Amino acid sequence: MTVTLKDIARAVGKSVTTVSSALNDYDDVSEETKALVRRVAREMGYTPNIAAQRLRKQRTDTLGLILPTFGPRFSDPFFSELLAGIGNESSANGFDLLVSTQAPGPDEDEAYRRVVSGRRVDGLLVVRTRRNDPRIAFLVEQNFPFVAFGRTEQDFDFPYVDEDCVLGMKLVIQHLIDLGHRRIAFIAAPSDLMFATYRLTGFRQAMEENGLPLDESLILVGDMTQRSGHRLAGELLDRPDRPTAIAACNDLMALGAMTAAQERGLMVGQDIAITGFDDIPPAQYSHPPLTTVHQPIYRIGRMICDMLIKCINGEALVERHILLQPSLIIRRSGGG
Amino acid sequence: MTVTLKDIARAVGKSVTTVSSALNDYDDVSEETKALVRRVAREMGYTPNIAAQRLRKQRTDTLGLILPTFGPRFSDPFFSELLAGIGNESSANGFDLLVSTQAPGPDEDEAYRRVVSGRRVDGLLVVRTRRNDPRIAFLVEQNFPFVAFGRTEQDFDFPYVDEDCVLGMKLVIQHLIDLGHRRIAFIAAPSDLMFATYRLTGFRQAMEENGLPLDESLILVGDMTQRSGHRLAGELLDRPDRPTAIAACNDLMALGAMTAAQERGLMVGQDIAITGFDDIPPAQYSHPPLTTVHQPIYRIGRMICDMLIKCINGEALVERHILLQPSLIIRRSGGG
DNA sequence: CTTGACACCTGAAACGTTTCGGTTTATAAT
DNA sequence: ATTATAAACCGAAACGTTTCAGGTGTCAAG
Repeated sequence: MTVTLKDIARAVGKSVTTVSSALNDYDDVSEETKALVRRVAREMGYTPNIAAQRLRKQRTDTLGLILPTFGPRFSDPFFSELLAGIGNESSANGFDLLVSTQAPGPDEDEAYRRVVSGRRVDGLLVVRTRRNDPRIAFLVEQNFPFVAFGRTEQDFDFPYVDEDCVLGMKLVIQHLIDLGHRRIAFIAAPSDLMFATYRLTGFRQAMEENGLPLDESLILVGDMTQRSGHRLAGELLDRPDRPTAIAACNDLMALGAMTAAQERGLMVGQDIAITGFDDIPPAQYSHPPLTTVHQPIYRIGRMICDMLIKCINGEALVERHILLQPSLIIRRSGGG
Repeated sequence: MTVTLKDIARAVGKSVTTVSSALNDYDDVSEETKALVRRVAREMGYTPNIAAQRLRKQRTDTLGLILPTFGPRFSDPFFSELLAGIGNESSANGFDLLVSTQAPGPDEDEAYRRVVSGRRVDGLLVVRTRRNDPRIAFLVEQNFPFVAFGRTEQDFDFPYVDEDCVLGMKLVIQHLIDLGHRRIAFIAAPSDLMFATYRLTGFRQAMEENGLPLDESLILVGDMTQRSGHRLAGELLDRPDRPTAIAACNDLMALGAMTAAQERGLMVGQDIAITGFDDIPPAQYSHPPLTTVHQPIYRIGRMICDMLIKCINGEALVERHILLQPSLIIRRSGGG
């Protein structure tokens, strides 16, 4: 029913080898034969069986991406944009993209193992790196091609793209301080996440450099969802000595925080300053629009994908470690 | 370097056949041998080469999903949640998920062709159906297993899950009418999208059933993004005879519309009612929270995935066509 | 007339599984 | 003592490619 090389070979009266060579444009096939084979292949509706190609070539032409999802209501504009970047870049290079969703934990490690040792993919993209990231340790140990979005504290050398989040957060906090804020609260993210650590560091550094006291009770840890930003900001705002500004570790939590402030009758950007980080699309359309730090998410998706494909093809990377410079996006939620 | 059945066979002193049978738990292998083989396989770190399995079994154990993305800033909470549902269900059933991102158009058709005829996947999930959907026509014609999220106007019988959007939209509009609104604007979506058509129909029916005149100038067509909701609502609100309520075809546009209203100093839910559709997570955390129609997106993801796997396995579906009942979620943006 | 070079083509092996159709051995039934 | 049955195992083919190592036949150079 499905047409194979053998069928074409029979149709054109040549060997399977010749047909294969013709289709792969090898130069020991005459031009006429190539033309004939190609025409017949098209007419018969031939498409190569990729399982066979893969088995033979020991390559899958597939990239893997394991998305860290938390619970069923997974909704992260950040990842949809990243996915678009990765998806477009990989398909532009003829690679398939295998996506799997896994919450961090043993199942996630297992997923990496399965994908790597089953040789399901030629390389992996790892996103949202952690301080002590078992995925990276595993991939380095296996010597399996991968590119990360984010760094790690482990002492491995691997290709990555990251944004300088310490600097990014310092930019926002400095902005708030310049606006006169002294009591600034920080809604952090779990400290095992590398970017969360950097952003918290940026916060601490900015406060210190400006000689401001650091009230540890103003640092709360959320889980990066809007819901959690909402809850934690509510808690902060209900205190007798509420902060005058809240800097969130990511936009989603900042958006949740804005709601909490508004529920308490506060004018965001006036009665209270709220800032985010990432510059996801909704940040621009919130009310008021969110002051944040821009990350070129789509472009990062393309970059890591492109780097990975180069690694797989054995090409040298011009830059193995890319640290993007952040830029502050001043909108109205931060006041000023 | 990588360990194959042959290596295990050599190690345990049995044939490749026996090893394979043991690992597949066939019943013509003794229990001792099975145990031995399994232990050795584990010790040697064996994982089957899936390309070989696929070639042999003529199955890929992979599901395909081609996401309709529009432009680089693709950020749709709807799809991330759907993806989580699909991803979790497929991996729970031992299926891989091949994701590709494509804007509708010739490239998209090509992507479907490639995936189907290269037998890269055992079945496809098609989302966001269109009135005249070439993807569905193609898949039906090819007799390729697929399940759709959404219906179509074409006369094909295929398995789908959908929500009754006509009814859903009638529910919201009736709610607005009950609240006393008469001039209700509608921000629609491109009419080739099936769900957009249904929702518009729901709007028209509700107006008609309540004997309200239908001002065609109050129906604007957006592209489902927050940006577009923002722009169109702005346009509506700047008219001398502005509507008292705006019903958007989806939450994202409603969220954008809320911003537009707020920029003009209007209190959403009081000076103007705004409603959405889908109940994506941010709808709950907007300020004010969004009155909308709930769709169990995550669950729908699991359902279509589950149905597809049944189709692939040749099991009969208990229900080939599932039409979910919508439920109105009354929050504050709609007033009342 | 031989030799070498060249263009074009091909058989067979290999990739790692699964599965069909056996065989062998032990045991039970006649 | 023979035959049937069952348990445990195995060889070889097959899935559809790619590629290695040739093999023709033609033609020009020696």
